[in-house]
Amino acid sequence: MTRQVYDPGAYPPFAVTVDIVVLSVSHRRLWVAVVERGSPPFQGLWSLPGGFVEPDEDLESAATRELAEETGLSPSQLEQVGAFGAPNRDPRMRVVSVAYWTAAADLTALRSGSDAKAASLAAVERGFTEQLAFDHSLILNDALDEVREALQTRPVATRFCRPEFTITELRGVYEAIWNTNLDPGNFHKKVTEMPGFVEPTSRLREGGRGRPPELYRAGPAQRLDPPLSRPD
Amino acid sequence: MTRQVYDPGAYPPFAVTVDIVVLSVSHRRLWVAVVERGSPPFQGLWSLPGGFVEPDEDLESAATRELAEETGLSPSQLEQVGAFGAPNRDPRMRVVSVAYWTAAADLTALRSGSDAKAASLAAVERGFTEQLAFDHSLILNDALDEVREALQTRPVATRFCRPEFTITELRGVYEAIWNTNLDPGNFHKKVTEMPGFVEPTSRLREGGRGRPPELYRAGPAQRLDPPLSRPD
DNA sequence: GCAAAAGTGTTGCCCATACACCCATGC
DNA sequence: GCATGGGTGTATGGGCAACACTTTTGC
Repeated sequence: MTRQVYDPGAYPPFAVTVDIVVLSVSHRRLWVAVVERGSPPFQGLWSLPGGFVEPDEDLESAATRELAEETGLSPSQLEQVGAFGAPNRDPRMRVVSVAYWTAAADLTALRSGSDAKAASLAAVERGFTEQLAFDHSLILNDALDEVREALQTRPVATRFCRPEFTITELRGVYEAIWNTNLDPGNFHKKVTEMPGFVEPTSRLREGGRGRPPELYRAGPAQRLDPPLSRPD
Repeated sequence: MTRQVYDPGAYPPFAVTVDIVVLSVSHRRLWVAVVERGSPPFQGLWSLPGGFVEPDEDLESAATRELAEETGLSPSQLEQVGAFGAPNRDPRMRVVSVAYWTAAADLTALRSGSDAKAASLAAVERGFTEQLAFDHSLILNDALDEVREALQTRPVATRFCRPEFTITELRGVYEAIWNTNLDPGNFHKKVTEMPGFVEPTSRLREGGRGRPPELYRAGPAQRLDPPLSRPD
């Protein structure tokens, strides 16, 4: 990157970081990837994976890189939650963090990162989210609000599923993130009749109890119209 | 703000700015506040109002301050659009900008700022938005997408109106921002029957042609349920 | 056969739209 | 009266929730 010369004192210097909210659904619950902090501040506490943006690095690339370094994950799509820049959010220096969220279908790939931080999954439940380092509880809650909204109008639920999934698995994503129960029959109709949301593969998943369910894959739709409404 | 000592070379230094998308509806059209750039880069082009965040300043406070300095406006509520940080978005240095949007009811207060930049209103129309400095076209389009969404589920339309307004004026906000025509009768019922959206003042606006309309003020609702659906 | 899970059909209600109609003013 | 804009009433149709019912497996 080529730059013109400029006076380094002409603007106040900030550090810029990225933090990533990696969400996953399994065992009918919602989980978030966290790493243990190995050094002060907040040493020993859990935090969201993240780190400094390099001088010539795109924000989203930085998020992808930090996520791979700290958790071994390479998720498909990152979506920005927003910028968090309260003057005292980091006691060491002035830091503005740009937060992203992403969905992971399969978190067996989660491992501790190259810098020896312990990576783990935490259940997203009341009480837990208040124990994160920095303002990461705030970031997580903002991300959750966005995801809950996004499930209504955009086909993001399929990102929580493996490439081929059953309608019941898809419903489980909604139920875990919305913390509700949905009518299986009505959900099945609504989702399969929504143009472009899911596509049939004409294959079945064998091995479970009961009638073997059909397998679907994500369709090309960018919007869900009409939106799936969240029950009260 | 008290800080521990730290090595200034331990993280890459960034500049952090804020940019503000001030939107307003008048004469059945949507307008955005812009300022003329008085110095390079992009000298002479229009840009969104904005500027550097001070070392101990909250991001939203910085947006409020810059807006007052450059346009004389003091809008009620700022909402974050997101962070924009492509490595080459500013040719001088690495800058991450945090963008906000806000609504203004009455832009007669718009004036050129203390630093002698010309402040003006630009009609939001196809073609115009491509001529802004930096990546401000991108920021504006993201803000517009957010506002169009927000109109459906949150009572943000009243922020575009003066403290007392008519239902027709409120409908004009929706029509200008969505670029559609809404049925006056159905809109009136939907809006007045939505709990907490608008409250009657039992006063009338005199002076126009036709039957004098009733005046309303914004109600306490935080969400519009069910959402106002945008026509195709 | 029985239980369990997947998927389909049916019914009734709610509500949004389309549009006709009435109201209150200026001229 | 007539035009203009504000506001209300009404009927029809589509969609969604509730829930009964059928299908297909394991045991």
